[in-house]
Amino acid sequence: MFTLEQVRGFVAVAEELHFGRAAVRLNITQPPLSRQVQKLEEELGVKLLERNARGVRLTPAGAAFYDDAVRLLRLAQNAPDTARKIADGWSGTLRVGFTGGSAMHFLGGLLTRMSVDLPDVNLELNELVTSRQLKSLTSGDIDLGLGRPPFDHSQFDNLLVQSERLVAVIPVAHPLTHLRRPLVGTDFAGVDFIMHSPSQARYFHDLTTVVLAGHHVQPVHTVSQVLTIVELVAAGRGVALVPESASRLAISGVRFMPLIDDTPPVELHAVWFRDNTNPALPRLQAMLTRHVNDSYSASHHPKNALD
Amino acid sequence: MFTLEQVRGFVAVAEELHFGRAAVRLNITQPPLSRQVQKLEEELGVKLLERNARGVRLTPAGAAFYDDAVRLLRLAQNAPDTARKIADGWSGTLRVGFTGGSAMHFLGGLLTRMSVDLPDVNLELNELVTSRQLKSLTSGDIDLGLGRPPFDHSQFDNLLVQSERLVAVIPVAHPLTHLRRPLVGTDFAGVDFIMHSPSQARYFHDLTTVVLAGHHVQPVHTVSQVLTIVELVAAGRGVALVPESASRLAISGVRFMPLIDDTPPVELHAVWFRDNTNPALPRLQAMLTRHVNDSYSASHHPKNALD
DNA sequence: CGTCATTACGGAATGCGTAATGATA
DNA sequence: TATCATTACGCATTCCGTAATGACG
Repeated sequence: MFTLEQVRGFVAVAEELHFGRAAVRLNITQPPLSRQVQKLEEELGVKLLERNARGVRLTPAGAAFYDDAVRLLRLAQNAPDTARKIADGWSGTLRVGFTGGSAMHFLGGLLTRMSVDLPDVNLELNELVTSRQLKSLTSGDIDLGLGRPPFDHSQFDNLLVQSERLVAVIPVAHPLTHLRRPLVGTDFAGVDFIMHSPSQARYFHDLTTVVLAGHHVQPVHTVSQVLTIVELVAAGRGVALVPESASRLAISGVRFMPLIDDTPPVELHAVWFRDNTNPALPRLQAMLTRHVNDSYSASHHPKNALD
Repeated sequence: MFTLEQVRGFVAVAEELHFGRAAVRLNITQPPLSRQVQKLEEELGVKLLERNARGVRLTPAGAAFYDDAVRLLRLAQNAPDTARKIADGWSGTLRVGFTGGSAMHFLGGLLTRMSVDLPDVNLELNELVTSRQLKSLTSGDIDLGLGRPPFDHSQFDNLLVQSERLVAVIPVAHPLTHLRRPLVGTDFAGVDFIMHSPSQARYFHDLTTVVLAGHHVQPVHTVSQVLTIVELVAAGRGVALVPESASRLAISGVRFMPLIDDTPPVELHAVWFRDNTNPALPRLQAMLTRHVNDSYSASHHPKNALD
């Protein structure tokens, strides 16, 4: 196989049509250049140049090879740059997993910010429940997750990116809607209740359990999707606790009612595998930190880091 | 600059994900391969591979560089082939000059034959009078001409590709049309005559002069294009001598009449500069020779080598 | 301790630069 | 004879293969 040095030599000669000038351009002397081109021709089995005493001409084969040679050199010059850019994290691909419901809202702001701060980093998005996210993080199928606690801190690092209130969603005809104050656990005693799935939506399930704090309710359904829960409430099947952002769902027949202030918030975290080597990941982490700080300081919506 | 050998080494490792197997594939031992990849990484300033005791993984930068590396190797492998094909004359470009009028008919057959015998050779066509063809041949602007004798045999080689009869073209109302025999020079004595331009169509001018052989005619026009001549004849301005193929021109008001058998034929030659180095030229010459022979032996139209 | 990858080292090959030679107008 | 390109030759570098070492389960 021929050498890129030989190709560089040939291209220089083909452009200067003069071994001397070409050698100067390459910062070498003529003899090595002459030999480079000879070797190249020998390697190809093709005469690329027509030499005569006062200069050089390209053969037809030489003219054709020149085109390919230029392409070759351009590729050989650019390839390292793109590799370096990726190694530095300023380019490449990040695969992100996110939970179906309320992470959506956060993703919008994230994508907008990405297109400004990391325009050459491509994002691949996968909707996954938190448990699947964690598995995919360790297996290397995704680089970053947007999910709900808890996380195994021996393997994962995380960053709180969104925090919102938990609210009660209640059919408009329900007696609870007559209360003119934030609700407390006691208010739900004996009420028909739609529970989050303990396997598919463990975080919400546990949160709800904490709020109810032993007050006995009547579980009438166990559901994984927030949207489904709100629809069941609208159908009058019961009452439920959902994140405040669910009130943006345009579903009639329900009322969203606040809970008392000491109710734990619904948190969304960015989470990543500590051993992940994707160079773009630190860039995204830094961007997320900046982004969250910007939102907290500049906006008056401390409940949501990205509003 | 890195080496193609290094790239080959890296690609092998990237595909095998194992230095040992990659080395076997490249017919070298592991240590040189290891050093090749190290040098490449050093050259790029980028870690391409993540080594651990039981194997190798690609870094994101390595995965990106792998794509470029494969492109690079493919290009490096194909470029010599195309160059060789051109050097052998089986590919590339031939620039052909041809005289306006009757060479057209020949060109049709030539192009058809080219598409079968030399499908990868591209033809660039230029309409040029013979004198310009010869200049362009020596300057290298064209590789082959289709023109009329004479040629300077010290510089040019040529091949007769088409030979046709000279005929008289006469207005239908002209007294000469009453003759029921081939015409001779004497028949044109004192007749109004349309002459070919001695500069632009010297060959036809000289041929006509030979046929008339001193019988005095009345030159009423001097014209370079055969088509124009026939149109002038149709307009009754005089009589002229043109190649037989001109009878294919659909112009009414004229009669084409044969001349006696010993009239010199109108010849079309392929002509080329002996110093031309285009490797496709010998291929075309060989094809033309075959083609002319085929036509002479297979057809019953000995007057036109390509009918 | 077995599996890989890397470092150490000696010999062969490659490739530069300087100097000499060849070809051509 | 002047201008280029090529060949000759010596020295430094590069690069292979074999052998030894190191890292990690």
